[in-house]
Parts: sequence; C-alpha cells; structure tokens
Amino acid sequence: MSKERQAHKREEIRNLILTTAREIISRDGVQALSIRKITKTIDYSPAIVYHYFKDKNEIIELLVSDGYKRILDLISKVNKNEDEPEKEIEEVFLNYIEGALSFSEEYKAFILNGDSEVLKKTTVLKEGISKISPTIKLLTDAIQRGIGKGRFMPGNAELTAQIMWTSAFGLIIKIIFEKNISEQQKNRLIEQYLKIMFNGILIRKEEK
Amino acid sequence: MSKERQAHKREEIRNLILTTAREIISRDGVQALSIRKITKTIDYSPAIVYHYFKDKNEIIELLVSDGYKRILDLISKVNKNEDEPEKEIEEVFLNYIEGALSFSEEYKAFILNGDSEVLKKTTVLKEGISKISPTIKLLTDAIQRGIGKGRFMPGNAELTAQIMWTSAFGLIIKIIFEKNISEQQKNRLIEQYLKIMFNGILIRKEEK
Amino acid sequence: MSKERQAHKREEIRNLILTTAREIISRDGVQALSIRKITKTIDYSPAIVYHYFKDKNEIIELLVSDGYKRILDLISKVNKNEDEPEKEIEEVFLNYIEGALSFSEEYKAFILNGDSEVLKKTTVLKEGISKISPTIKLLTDAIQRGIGKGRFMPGNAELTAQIMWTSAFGLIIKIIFEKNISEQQKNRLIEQYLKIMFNGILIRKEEK
Amino acid sequence: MSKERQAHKREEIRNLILTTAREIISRDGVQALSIRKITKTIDYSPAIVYHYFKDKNEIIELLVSDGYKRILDLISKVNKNEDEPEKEIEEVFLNYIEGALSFSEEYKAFILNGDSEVLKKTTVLKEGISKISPTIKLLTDAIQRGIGKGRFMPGNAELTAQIMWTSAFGLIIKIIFEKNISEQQKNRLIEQYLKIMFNGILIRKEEK
DNA sequence: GATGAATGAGAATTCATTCAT
DNA sequence: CATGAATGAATTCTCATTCAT
Repeated sequence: MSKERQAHKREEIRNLILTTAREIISRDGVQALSIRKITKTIDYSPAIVYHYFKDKNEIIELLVSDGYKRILDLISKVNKNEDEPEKEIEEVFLNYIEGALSFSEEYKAFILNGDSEVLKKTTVLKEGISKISPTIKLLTDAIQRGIGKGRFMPGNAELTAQIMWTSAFGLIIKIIFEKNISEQQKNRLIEQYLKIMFNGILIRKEEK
Repeated sequence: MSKERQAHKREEIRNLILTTAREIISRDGVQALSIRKITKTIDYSPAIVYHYFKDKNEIIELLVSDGYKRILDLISKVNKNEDEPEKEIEEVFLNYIEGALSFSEEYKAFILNGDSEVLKKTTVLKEGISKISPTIKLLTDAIQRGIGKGRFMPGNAELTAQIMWTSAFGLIIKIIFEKNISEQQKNRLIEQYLKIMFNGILIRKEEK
Repeated sequence: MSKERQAHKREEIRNLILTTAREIISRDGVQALSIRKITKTIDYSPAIVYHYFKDKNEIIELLVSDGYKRILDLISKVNKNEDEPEKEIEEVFLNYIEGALSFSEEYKAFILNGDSEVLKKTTVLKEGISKISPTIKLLTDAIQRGIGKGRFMPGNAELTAQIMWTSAFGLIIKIIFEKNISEQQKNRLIEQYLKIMFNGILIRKEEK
Repeated sequence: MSKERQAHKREEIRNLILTTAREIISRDGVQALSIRKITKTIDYSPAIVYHYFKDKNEIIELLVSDGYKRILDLISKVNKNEDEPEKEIEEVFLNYIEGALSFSEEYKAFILNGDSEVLKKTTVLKEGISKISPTIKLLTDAIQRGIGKGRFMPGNAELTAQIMWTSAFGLIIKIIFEKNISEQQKNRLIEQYLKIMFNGILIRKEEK
C-alpha cells in the first residue's frame, strides 16, 4: 500500500471513530459516550481507539472544538453593516439560531456539557468576556457601534450582548428539547425574539 | 403497631430516601445520583430502595415533579398589580430567577430532563400552551392586560410570554453552568435582562 | 439464618478472600495479586470483593499488618535476660529467622514490597528508628543494656541493631530465594551468622 | 550496504533497545518496564523489538546477566594485600556496596529476580559454592589467607564469606528500598557494617 | 419490612504480541 | 528492515438490580 493510501486509510478510521462518537453524543448525550459503545458500533476492539487518540478526553475535545468552530463560522460570515448595526446583529442571530438548530443534538450536548474543559470554551457571562470570546466580542462591538451612532440606547454593550446571547440560547435549547415544534411556530418565536430584543415590550412615555 | 402508625413509618422512610436523593442532586448534579450513595447516607442497604420505589428512575421523576410544584409556587405568590402589569411581571421573573438559582442543581436536572414524561410538564413553546401551562398562562394574562391598558406594545401575548420565559431560562441555565459568576455580576445581568425585555435596545424613531 | 450464623458466614468469606490473596502473593509476589485472580480462584464475581473490602489496597494492607503482627509476636515472646543480654538477642534472632522462614513467601513479598504504605511499616534504616519501630527498639534496648553492663563494645546501639537486623534480613532473603538449601546448611549459616555478629559486638574477657 | 555494515547497524539498534530498557529499569524499577515505553523513547514501533529479541523476557535476562558481569568487574579489580587480607576484604565490600548502590534499580532487579536461569548465577549459599562463584571464591580465599596468617579466627572460611556477603546484601537491599536514607546515614551504616564484620572475624592482639 | 449476598454489565486503560505489508 | 493495524486479555472499580432469607 502506498504511503498516501495508508495515510488515507488511517484518516478514514480516525474519522469513523469521531463520527461514531458524534452520533452517540447526539443521540444519548455526551455523558453517555463510552469507548466500548464506539468500538462496538464500528466492530473493532476497544483498544483500537488508543491507536488513534490519546484517550477518551481527546475525542471529546476534538468534537467540542470542532463544534465550536462550526458555530463560529456561522457567525463570522455575517456582513458588516455600518449604518444599521441592528441589521447586522439580526443577521448574526438568525444565522446562529438556524445553525444551532441544524445540528441541534450536538449543540445541546456541547453547550450543556458540565465538563470544565468544555466550559472554558463556552463561557459567556464573566465580566470582560467580550475581550476573550470571539462571539461575544463581535456582538459587543456591533452594539457599541449602534450606541455610538445614536441608534441604540446607551448602556453597557457587553451586558447587552450577554443578555441577547443567553436569550437566544434559552430559545434554542427549548426548541431542541421540545421536539415537536412546527416550523411555523419556530419562525414566529424567532421573529418575536428579535422584535423584543430590539424594541422591548413597553411603550415608552415619549412615544405617547 | 397500628395501621396508621405503620403507614406513617413507611412514609417517613420514603421521604428520607427522597430528601437524601434531592440533597445529592443539589450537591453533585443528577448524573451523580446513585442508589448506593443514597443508602450509604441514610445507613440502609441499597435493596431497601426497591421496597419503596420501582427503580432509580421513579425517584428522579418524583423529585422532578416536586421541583416543578415548587417553581409554580414561587410564581403564584406574586401580587396582582392591575395598573402597572409590568411591575407584576418583573416580580414574577425576579421570583422565578432567584428561586431557580436557589435550588439550581435541581432546577437544572428538572428543566433539562429529556424524559418525555417530564417534558410534558415543562413544555413552553407549543402554540396554545398558555391554556395549559399555569406559568405561561399567568404571564400571558399579565401581558394581555398590559396591552389592553395601552402600556405594552400590541401583539401576540402568548408569543411574548414564551420569549420572556425562554430568555430568562437561558440566563438561569448559563448562570448555573458557569459556576463562578459573582453575586454582583449576576445582579447586573438580571437587571439588564429586565431592562431589555421591557425596553429593547433600539431607540425608536418617535423618541427622537 | 441466625445473626451469629450470618456473621459467621460473612467472616468466612472475608477470610476466604484474604487467604486466597495471601496464597497468590506467596506464590507469585504481591505485584501479581489481582482482584480477578482472587475471585476466579474462589469462583465468585470480581465485584464481590468490594462487598467485603473497600478496595484492593485494603486487602494488601490487612495482609501486611497481619504479617507484621506475626513477626512482632515472634520476637516479643522472648524472655528478658538481664545478666547476659546476648542470650536474649540470640533468642530474638533465632525466633525471627525461624519464624520468617516458616512463612517465607509471605515474608519475602511484604518485606520486599515497594509500596509506600507497606514501606512505612518495614522501615529500619532511618536515624531514630529505634524510637518508632518496636523491633528495632527491642534490639537497641538490649544492646544498650549490654553496653551498660560492660559486655558489649561501646558504640551507637541503634546502628548496631540496624546492622544486625539487615544482616539477618539478607541471610533470610537469600535462603528464601535459593530454594534448595539443605536444613543442615541452613543451620550452619544461622550459627555462623550469630557467631560473627556476637564476636563482633562482644567485649571478650581477655580485653578487660 | 556491506554485510559488516549491516551487522553493525543491527547491533546498534539492539544496543539502543537494551540501553533504553536499562534506563527505564534504573529509573522506575523492573516492573515498570514495558515494550511500549522502550519504543516510544527511541521513536520506533513496538513491533521492532520482536525483530531483535524473542520477547520482553529475553531483554530482561540479557540485562540481568550484563549486570552480573558488571558487579564481578567491581570486585575483581581489587588489589591483593598479602599481609593484611582484611584490608583487601574491606576494599572488596566497599567497592561492591558502592557499585551496587550506584546502579541500584538494576542491582535490585538482578539480585531479586526469581527466574531460575538468573538464580543459577546469583546463588551464594550452597555448600561448595566457593568453587563455583567467582565472587565467593575471591572472598573465601582472602579469608582463608587471613586465617592462615593467624589474623582471623579459625573456622570455615566459606561459611564466613557467605555470611559477610549476605549481610552486605541485606544492607544494600534495605538502603535501596528505603529511598530516603541520607548520604551521611548511609556511610555510618556501611562503616558499622564493616566494624561489626571485622571485629567479629579478626583475632585481636590481646587474644594471642 | 429489611438486608446481605451476589452478580452481570459496563466504565477507562494498558500491555505484549502477531501479522500483513 | 520496519511498522501500523489490530486484538485479546488484563487491570481496578462502580452501579443498578435481584433474590433468598
């Protein structure tokens, strides 16, 4: 077998393991992942895993950072909109929500993973997180821009980003858990989410 | 021993088991609950559990529906405020958030439980849910009142209730998972949550 | 089954496990001891061990302290001999050597065990050990007495005790390893050991 | 590549494997030696070992008999001292003890190896061994010379050699096992060992 | 009503070894 | 000559559950 062929084969089995792991996590949650389950599915001996990965943790971490990257990609493709940052933010969240829902079980598994390694990457609420997390930074920047332009209410942009994010997150998780939500209802919810975020529910005095 | 006495004793041990299970879940999370841990704590043999419960799952389910009741209690104690429904809603959420955070591990276990039995009770997003779920009904009513009184923006009150609920839910879950959020930061986030819900982030044209 | 009967049965199985473990250690060394080997021998499932013992370590520790106790017993039965401490010391070593050889494999396993828990109990060479180890204390005291009485060469009694002990130890270990030493040769070696030791520490009449 | 060149290369890798194995044993003890550890260190695949050695055991045995040779070398370099054989013997033991301690893990592995092949080489206690083992022969001869010269107490020189050897052995093994012995205490112990040994076998002036 | 005994299944790893290439 | 793939057998330990008593 040629070297490329061999490397190819190797990569194939690595991917087989990763894919199987991902499927198990999607189906049963990350805590249900076990080496045995993986290898039973692909009809190999459990020891084979240690041929391709250091340990179970390496697999989880690979899957996590992969999922993380996918989510980042969803957001970073958004077009800058200098004049109307709300349009930009809307696009971010539409992308994010649609994307998360499209690989929902994985999203659920990772974002709700209590593992401290995973948590490091998914932290959102800490003060100053907008300097660390690319997602929150992107949001915070857009909000700050909106404030600067006099389009958004003045205030702490990071806090606003955090609430917008956790609110979207809550909606996504609920949609994932409640499996039978119709497409139509889903869209109405997303629309309402955006409406409230941008306008709130209160009619302000000045408006009267 | 009289029959009542016996029944009483029986009830006592059942409660002992349930209470211990609840403590373990609160401390270490639901996935750390094991029959052995329960019975070691109360100094009984593991087998005793099967005298009082079908299996481990029954215990978890009981705990979950109990937690559900407690959450409902948190909300239903809120004082009606006819003139300013937003005050009422604010109180609902403050109660709800504080309450959920005060027994956080239980809340997490309960609300993120994938079991279909449990899901029936925690459903929130379905259209028409405001006629079924007391929580959402309460919220929807208050919002409807606000709209009627011309204080809230017109629109679908149920949808608004759902978004407000899922948004609070997302914030709560994130606070629970990211263990090291300071009390101060927590309060700032809750405050910002309420501010956005009520006012949104956008400065509306009419306000200029 | 009566309570005593039950307790008896329990004790029986505990002992069965311990005895089997001891046999394995004697045959194959302490590092070859495994839960599976024990339970395969006694035809039980591996899990049973954890019914009777916390973990594998507890078994080893029990066996070790048991062996330790046995050795201590060998020595502590020795009669004090105030006028001629050398007689007393001789008896100590005769007892010790004979005793160690009578459960030789166990002695070997434990005394050569590199496990730090075990080492704590079998330490001999540290300065000041005569205040800790009963064995060395007993020896040191007797030697000190001999020095005081003008029968032994003056010097550091603890050091002397340590060398006498390690020398006996070396002899014992070698006898155990070289399985085919005849009874006669064994006795000649022990005799020679004592002869060298004593003529070494004893001040002979002519020197006075 | 020429045949010699090839053989040379082959020998080189063999030695690389052996050297690495020796290092692992010295560092972590013989029971920690594993094929994987060897080959990971030298950046080869585990399978390579089976090209050069039958199995893991062959490696250990080679290492052991090599260690034996090294110990022999330590002793055989000692200078003959016709007039004062005790000086010669002292040098032998000082060399032996220092040498053994300088590659302690190997010494331990070697001397405590229960393998019958190895035991043949390390036997010491059999009657008549002084005609077979070079070490004991060397010692016995020196002692015999001492007796002949009227400097040592008359008696069976082989037995004396055996006791001197096993006593040194016991001290060495204990020093190796009890890892934290200070250099100072070590030297005191060795000194005491020699003092006891010699005052034991030496006929002192007063006795003449 | 209570429990001790017992287990089968499963968890993650590690290891020496074989074999086709 | 060298190796990557693969495995079977071990290792310790945990757990939910059953059952005879």
